[in-house]
Amino acid sequence: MSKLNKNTPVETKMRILAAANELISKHGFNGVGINDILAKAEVPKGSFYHWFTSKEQLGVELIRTVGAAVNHEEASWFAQSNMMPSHLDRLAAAMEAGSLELMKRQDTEVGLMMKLGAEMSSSSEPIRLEVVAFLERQHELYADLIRQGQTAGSIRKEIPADTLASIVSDLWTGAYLRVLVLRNAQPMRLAMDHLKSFLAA
Amino acid sequence: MSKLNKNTPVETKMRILAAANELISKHGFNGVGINDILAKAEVPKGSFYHWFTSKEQLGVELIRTVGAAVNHEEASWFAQSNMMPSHLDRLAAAMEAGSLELMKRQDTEVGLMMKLGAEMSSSSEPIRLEVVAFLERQHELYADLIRQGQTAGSIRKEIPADTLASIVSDLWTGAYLRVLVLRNAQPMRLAMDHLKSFLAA
DNA sequence: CTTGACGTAGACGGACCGGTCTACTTCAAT
DNA sequence: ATTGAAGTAGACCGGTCCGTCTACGTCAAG
Repeated sequence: MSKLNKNTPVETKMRILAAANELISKHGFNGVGINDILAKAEVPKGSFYHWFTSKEQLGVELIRTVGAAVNHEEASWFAQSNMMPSHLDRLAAAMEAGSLELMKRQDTEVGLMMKLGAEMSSSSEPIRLEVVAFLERQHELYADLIRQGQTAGSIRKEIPADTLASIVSDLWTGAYLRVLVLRNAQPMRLAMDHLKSFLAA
Repeated sequence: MSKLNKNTPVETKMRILAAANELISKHGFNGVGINDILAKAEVPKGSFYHWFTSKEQLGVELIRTVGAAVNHEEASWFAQSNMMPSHLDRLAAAMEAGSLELMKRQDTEVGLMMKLGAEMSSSSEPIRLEVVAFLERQHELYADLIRQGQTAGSIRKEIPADTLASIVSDLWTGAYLRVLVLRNAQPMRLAMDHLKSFLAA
C-alpha cells in the first residue's frame, strides 16, 4: 500500500548527494539538518542511514564526489589543445568559466569546497583531509598546465610554476569570497584581468 | 545565597563577545550554541538576553566590534611613518603581522570576518551587511595607503590603487583559507613574497 | 514457494537548540 | 527606609538535531 521507490539503488544515494550539495552550498554544513536534505531529495531517513553511516560521512563523500567532478571538468578545459593552442588562454578560459558560473548561480562547486573547508577543517578531520586531497589534485592540475605554458612560451618563466599555481588559485578564491559577500562581481573581474596580464610571458 | 557577578555591567557583555569570538572562530556560527558561549564566558542565560536580543544580533555585534578593532589596528600599522618611511614597507609589515598571527594562533580576526561572511551571507542579511561594511572600510584603508605609496614612489603607478587594493586583500584571503585547511604556511609565504615584489615600483 | 538479503519507510528517543519567563540581588535615587 | 531600574540566575518550553529501531516491500536465488 505504501508508495515505494522504484529508482535504482545508486540513484537514491545520488539524489541525497545532489540535495546535500544544493543545501549545504547555501547554508553551510551545520546550517542544514539531515531532514532538510532528505525532504529535498524525497528520500526517507531509513534510506539515508543505509547509504551513509553519519552526517559527517555524507560530508566526506559529498566533497569527494563534487571534488572529483570539478577536477575532471577542469582537466578537460585544460586539455582542449586543438581549439586553444595557448596554454595561457586555456587557463584563462577555465577560470572565466568558473567565474561565469558564479555570476549566474551565486555559487560554485569550487566555492563549496572552500566554504566547507573553512567551516569544518577544525571540527572534522575526515572532512578536512578530503578537502586537502581536492586542493592538492587541483594544484597539480594548475601547476602542470602552467609548466607546459612556460616551456611552450605563453606563460612567463621567471616564477616557478608551483608558485604561479598557488597565486592563481588563492587570488581566485579570495575574489570568489568577496563576490559572495559583496554581491558584486567586480572583485572577480579585477582578479581575472590581473591574472591574465600577470601570467603572460 | 547565590553567588552574584560583581563585574561591571559592560564587562559581562565583553566577556560574552570574547567567548563568542573564540568559539565561533573555531566552530563557525552554526556550530556553536548559545549555551556553549555562556558556559565559556561564565555568564547565565538571563544576562545574555539582557544584552542581546538574539543569537543573530550577537553575530552582528561580534562582527562590528572585532571588525572595528581590526580596522583600527591596521590603520595604526599603516600610520607608522616615522619608523617606516616607505608605504610599501608599511603595507608589507601589516600583512606580515597578520600572517604571523595566523601561524601562531591557527586563526585571525580577519579570518573570522571572511569565514562568517562565507557561512552566513546567504542566510542572514544583517550579518552579511556588517561584513560588507567591514570589507569596505578595509578596502578604503588599503587603497589610501597604496595611493600614498604611488605618489611617494614606492608603489607602482600603472595599476589603479583600487585594483591593487583588491588584489592584495583577495590574494591574502585566498592564501589564508588554504593555510587553514592545509595546515601548512607555504601558501601564505608565497602570497606575501609575490605581493611585495609585485607592488614595488 | 520459501527464504533472506537489500533497501524503503517513518515513528521514535534523548540531547540540545534558541528563546522566554519569573525570581532574585544589587544599588542609586529619593 | 523605600522604591524601581538594572542586571543576574537558571528553570523551563517547544522545536529540531542526529541517529536508532522495527516493520515492511521487493526481488533474485534455490
